[in-house]
Amino acid sequence: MPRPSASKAELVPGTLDMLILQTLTVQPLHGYAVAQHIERLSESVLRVEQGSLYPALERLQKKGWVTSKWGESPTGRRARYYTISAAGRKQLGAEITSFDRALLAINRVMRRA
Amino acid sequence: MPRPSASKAELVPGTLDMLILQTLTVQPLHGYAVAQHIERLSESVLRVEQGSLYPALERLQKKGWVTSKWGESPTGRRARYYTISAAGRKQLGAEITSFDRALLAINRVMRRA
DNA sequence: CACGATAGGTAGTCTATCGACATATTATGG
DNA sequence: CCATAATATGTCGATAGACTACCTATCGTG
Repeated sequence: MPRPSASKAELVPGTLDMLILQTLTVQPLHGYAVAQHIERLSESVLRVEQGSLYPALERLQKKGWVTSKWGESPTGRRARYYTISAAGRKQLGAEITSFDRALLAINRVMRRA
Repeated sequence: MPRPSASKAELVPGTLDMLILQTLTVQPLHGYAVAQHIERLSESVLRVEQGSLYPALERLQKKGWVTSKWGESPTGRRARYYTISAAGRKQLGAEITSFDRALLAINRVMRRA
């Protein structure tokens, strides 16, 4: 049996990068912790699968929005820590602006503005 | 030079079906008019490309959420009119619920709830 | 010792969206 | 009269993001 009330967790496609970048503005974290943070804050409405998480982190790094280095997790395991860059913060701002803009537009169409 | 202020229109992936179904709740429309309606109400923030529109309408029809038949547009051209079905209205409700849920969750993560 | 949680990752697939193209008719401007 | 824009429908191929399913490895607990 799965979990009781959580009617199938899903991401809104295209928002994962924004969620990860936002999470990293607080402090550098390793991937697994980023996923946990998003799931916890969203009260399990958003679930970040490994198959989405690690490709996303690689993507962000390739674009220069985060940097990473090996470290050690609080529990003593090897872990890759990700840090948001200046370009990453700028990108995050742009993504938030564009997302808000799109949401307003959607609400206008759905007549619930 | 493109248009002045409109910083590149884009859909939030996964919302097109919802937008189309919502548009068809008002009255049956042909595809081109659906796209125009969404673009107009969104003040050109959302642009519905033909390459997205017609496959989406086919998709919705295949799932039984809309029906269609040939007719004539107000300007006298041949046009395929789409009508939302009962199952379509039910589906629309489900999509709105799930989208709202996801948005609340995103806002919790972005700390702007 | 088995298992779940922690941690990182890959492979293959699926699906939605997009840009570009193709077709046809009608309206408009020069 | 001709070019072009707008209306209207569609297809094709590429791309990107997310998912399932798998793999390794360590650590703690029952």
